[in-house]
Amino acid sequence: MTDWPGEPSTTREEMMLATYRALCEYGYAETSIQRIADEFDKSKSLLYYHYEDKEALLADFLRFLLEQLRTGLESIPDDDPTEAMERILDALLPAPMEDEEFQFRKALVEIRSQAPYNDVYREQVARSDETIRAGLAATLERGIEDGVFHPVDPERTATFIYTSMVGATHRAVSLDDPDQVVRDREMLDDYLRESVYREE
Amino acid sequence: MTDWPGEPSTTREEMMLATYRALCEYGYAETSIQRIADEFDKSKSLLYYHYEDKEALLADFLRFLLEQLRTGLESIPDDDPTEAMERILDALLPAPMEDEEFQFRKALVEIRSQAPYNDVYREQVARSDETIRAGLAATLERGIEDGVFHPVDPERTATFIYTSMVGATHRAVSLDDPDQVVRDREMLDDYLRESVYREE
DNA sequence: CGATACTGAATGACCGTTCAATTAGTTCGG
DNA sequence: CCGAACTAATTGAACGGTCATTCAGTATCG
Repeated sequence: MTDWPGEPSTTREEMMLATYRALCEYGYAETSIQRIADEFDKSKSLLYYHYEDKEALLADFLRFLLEQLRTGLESIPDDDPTEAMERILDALLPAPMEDEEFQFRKALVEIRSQAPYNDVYREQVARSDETIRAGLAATLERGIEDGVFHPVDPERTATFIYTSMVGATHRAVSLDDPDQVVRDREMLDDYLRESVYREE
Repeated sequence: MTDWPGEPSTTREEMMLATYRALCEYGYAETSIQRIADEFDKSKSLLYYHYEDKEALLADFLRFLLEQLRTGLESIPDDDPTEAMERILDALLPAPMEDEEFQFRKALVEIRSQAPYNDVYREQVARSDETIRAGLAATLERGIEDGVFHPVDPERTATFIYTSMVGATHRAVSLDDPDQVVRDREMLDDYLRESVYREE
């Protein structure tokens, strides 16, 4: 879900792809405008023609990511809540995680770590968090209505699940070990089986 | 537990305190040697007399933090596992979180986000994670032996709890909202009451 | 022809790091 | 006990490099 979709067709998409590549290759902290430009057919100056500054470019990149996230979540059918839950987890906390995906997650964790210092990043992070959390809550609510989930508090449980997902990603990233998410994912599945799903 | 202990008595401690202050004030990404020196009585050059480079200074700072963490954990009495569990959580995921503590957590999250790109940071992060995780596991094991905890898998459960703590911190930090940890802490306590503690 | 897309070279700020020079502290022979 | 010799601690100024950003100018196209 966080890897790249298809060929870029507009200049904006070309810049987004260049940004994506630079982030994967160098991480956020070492991604300079120059390095984004290197992944881009056109020149460095053109980036400044389209964006006021580096922050605006990155902010648009986060906006772009959010669009993709929403599209991805909308594509999950909601008729079977248990199935939907698994689909959301597979999309957002895949275990095992492919190499490029993992590289990109590292950069995303870096960006999230800058969010408290940067209003525009923080706004996008907040929207993205809320999109995921709300998706989980809606699925939980449906499962409870359908009688396939225990009558947990959907909002609080969604928050807890999402927090665990964030923790799993952050921990795997900071240890540079993609396999860490496998174990955390298992524990999360155990929790769902014990406290959310009514039966196996 | 992550705030500052007493007055610095050695030059090393002075440098550690200066680093701590710079990190609290500017965050990791914007903490330059100059800014650490500004929080330091002595000169910028002196930092290079004591440390080979910036990375070595920060690495020693992380080492210093780990020493404090271990001291803090050792001071928790282990006769009552339920009490010990709460003490560990209060120390590492205090809710509510004071302002300075929260500022410092932001910087720590930034440093963790750099760990995948930096061997020496990663080593310290790994040690610190393992110290906490092992402390949780030992407490769980004791509680199970004493019959006050359900017979969960201590290692896996400790990992899950720690992952939730990391997620709670990371999420609160990236939203720049200390109150987020309060809700996550409640959910974690609910989880413990449901799945770990034998009774209220 | 006018506007939009695009370029390469230049600028100034800051950053990590070095170094020659100075001061403070310690050791030790007379 | 004194001061000379030596080591450790400390300093300010300077250097080279990278970075984000600007800008005057060129190409493209409706």
